[in-house]
Amino acid sequence: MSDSHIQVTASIDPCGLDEHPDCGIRDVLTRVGDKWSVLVIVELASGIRRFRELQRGIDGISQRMLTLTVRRLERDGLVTRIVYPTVPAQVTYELTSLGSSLTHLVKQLADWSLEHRENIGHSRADYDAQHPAHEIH
Amino acid sequence: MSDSHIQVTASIDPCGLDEHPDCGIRDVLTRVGDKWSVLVIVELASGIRRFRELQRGIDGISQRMLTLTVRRLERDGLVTRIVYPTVPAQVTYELTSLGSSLTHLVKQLADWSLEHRENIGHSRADYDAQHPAHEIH
DNA sequence: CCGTATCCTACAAGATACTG
DNA sequence: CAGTATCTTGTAGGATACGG
Repeated sequence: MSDSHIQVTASIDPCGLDEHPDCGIRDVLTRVGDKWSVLVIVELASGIRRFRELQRGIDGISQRMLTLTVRRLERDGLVTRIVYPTVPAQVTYELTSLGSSLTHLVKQLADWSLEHRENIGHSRADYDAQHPAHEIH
Repeated sequence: MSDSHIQVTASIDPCGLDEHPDCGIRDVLTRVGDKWSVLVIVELASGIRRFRELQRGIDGISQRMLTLTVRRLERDGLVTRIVYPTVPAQVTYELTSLGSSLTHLVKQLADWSLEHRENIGHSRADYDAQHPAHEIH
């Protein structure tokens, strides 16, 4: 019945995720999945940026959230933060090699979502049409 | 200085993400990034599952959250839900081909996080040691 | 310019009880 | 078994004001 999935199974669960749900993946996924991290990573993939440049490049992000996001990325070793003791202050952000290695995966997710967004959109419309009562987001 | 990033730049932003932040990627990322979706996808990558089987396979998920998660995945066309009119009720869940195509990306994220988890762990420890006052998660 | 400090709200998610 | 229906709570994230 499920023979076609067995190969996938063997490789999708390299760390016994079924028994150990937190082999680190949720950690990464919550980081990648939060509202701004990926956009910051994408922005930094274009090169080194200052704080204001980042904020201008990321539509809608507040100062607070940019600070928090960029600090978490720094803490995880994905981003380097350099403070120049000038007046006024000047701070630059840049992806580390670890951060850069994530951009490839992010790019694939972006490509996937781009490729299937219409598909998903139709699916949602169909579902909503057939389940008028329910409210799901 | 940033010459090494130019190639990445060209491919990381296939849809002008800088100007159009919502080309669909955030949609996908918030789905992938929520607390349970990926674990459900991983579980279903092993084959067809019933509701209870899913819940037993995913440690800590509540009935409510499993229902919500699986409904959203169904709505997005990633999962097929089949209700058998038996008594008691019997419902099965299975990945669609679209859903299966996501498992590959999820697997790569899992591999990445597995490969770099120690790295990240050390980075965090270092950061926390050097910034004793701050509390970042 | 680059943040920190507060305050506030919305929503994700848990706990629990009940139903076809 | 496979859900719904409530109620509650934690926390992510927004708005705003101030500081080095």
